[in-house]
Amino acid sequence: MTKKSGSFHHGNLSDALVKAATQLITARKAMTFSVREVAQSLGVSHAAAYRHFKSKSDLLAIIAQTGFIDLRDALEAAQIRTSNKIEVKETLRAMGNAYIEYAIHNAGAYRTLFHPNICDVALYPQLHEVSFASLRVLIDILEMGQAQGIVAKAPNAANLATIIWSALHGYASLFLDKQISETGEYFAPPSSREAFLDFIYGGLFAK
Amino acid sequence: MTKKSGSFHHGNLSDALVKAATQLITARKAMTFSVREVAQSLGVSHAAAYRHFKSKSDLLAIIAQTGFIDLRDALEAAQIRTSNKIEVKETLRAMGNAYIEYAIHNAGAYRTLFHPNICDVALYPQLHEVSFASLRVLIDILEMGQAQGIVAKAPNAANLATIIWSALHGYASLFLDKQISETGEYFAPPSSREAFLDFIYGGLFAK
DNA sequence: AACAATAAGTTACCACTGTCAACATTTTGG
DNA sequence: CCAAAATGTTGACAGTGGTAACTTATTGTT
Repeated sequence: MTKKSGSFHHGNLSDALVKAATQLITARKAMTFSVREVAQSLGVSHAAAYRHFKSKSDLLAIIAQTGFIDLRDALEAAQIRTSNKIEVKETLRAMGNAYIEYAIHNAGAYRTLFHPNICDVALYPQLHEVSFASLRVLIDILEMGQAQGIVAKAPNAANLATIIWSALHGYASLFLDKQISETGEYFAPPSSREAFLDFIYGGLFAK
Repeated sequence: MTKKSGSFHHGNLSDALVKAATQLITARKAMTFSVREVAQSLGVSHAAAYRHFKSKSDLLAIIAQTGFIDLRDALEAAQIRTSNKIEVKETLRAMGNAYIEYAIHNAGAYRTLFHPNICDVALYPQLHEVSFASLRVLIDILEMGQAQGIVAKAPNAANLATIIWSALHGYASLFLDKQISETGEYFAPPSSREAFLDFIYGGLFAK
């Protein structure tokens, strides 16, 4: 991960910084990294990063942006994987599982998605756009389900999507923060993911 | 917030530090503070704090601990407020609202509850104990509901409680992180809290 | 009451962080 | 070919968590 030797310029430092930082937080399963160590890992001075990002928060925002895109891709992949099904039920289930899987296997990235330094919509509008794009995948499926007469029509699909998102986010977050576990290894009792999904989607189709 | 003037010793610096730090994060609605500024606000040198806490994380853990206790108190207050009701339905609803209210009105404290530096159960067992004590309030109500034949018997009350906790935590977290709002002021569509609670508890009593 | 032990402050330092300014070099466009 | 712009460099700054060595106050024992 060093620069092209002999060359003064790196070539594509901007992307390299994002990749290296993402790699770090992925390996650490936490969103802690310093700009300086990322620069050093690329064989570049610490100030070089600031030619490409106005601040560390800007770098965080880019990482989060690609994170949301990856998440959306994971959800879409789950949708395609179940596209042979006629009804929407199993697609929703697969998407719920995909969401939680993404959070668990990309703990560092998942945490940056909601980093307090980048939650200001006015400062990072594109970030919130891609966040909404992820949600859009869920909304679309729900609308499809409503058209099929399988999913309850009230509240509307958008509202339903935010509810399901909340639940999935809460489960994933508590899991990453070691407040709940499937095995009950902490103080809280064992919490089955399947039971969780049953419960959430059970409400969806009730009535 | 200065020390008793003229006296070398502060009197009760330990408590004062916790209170001052809590005050800071409450005012900022974020979990950012430095040990040094807290010490300075008490008219004391920065190193004095380290006579009472081995590390900043230890201080965070104490803050989180009292936070969990406050949360449990808020849940119990909701329970008492609805104790004239025969059935458990409205108590659960009130507790759901109390949980979200606590998170919103104590944003800084709520965030420290799940701070990554203190999520290791082995390092801070008492913290996870009080966390579980909060959950216990919910479990008890659910068990009562099951005894009344109102709440579904499967999954068991403990599992149900973690599911509801997940949902509430997700809603509160996304709300604090400005991913969802009741007015739809961001990219995500408006998300009604009442609709959210309807959905969550709807699943509880279904069948 | 005298005095050692301990508790609880102090200053001075360390390595590290984000960020910026001043300077150097490379690439690029006219 | 050269000025302009892009992209790198070093060196500084204030602020951070944390530790060590030192000083002062409190406390318990004789």
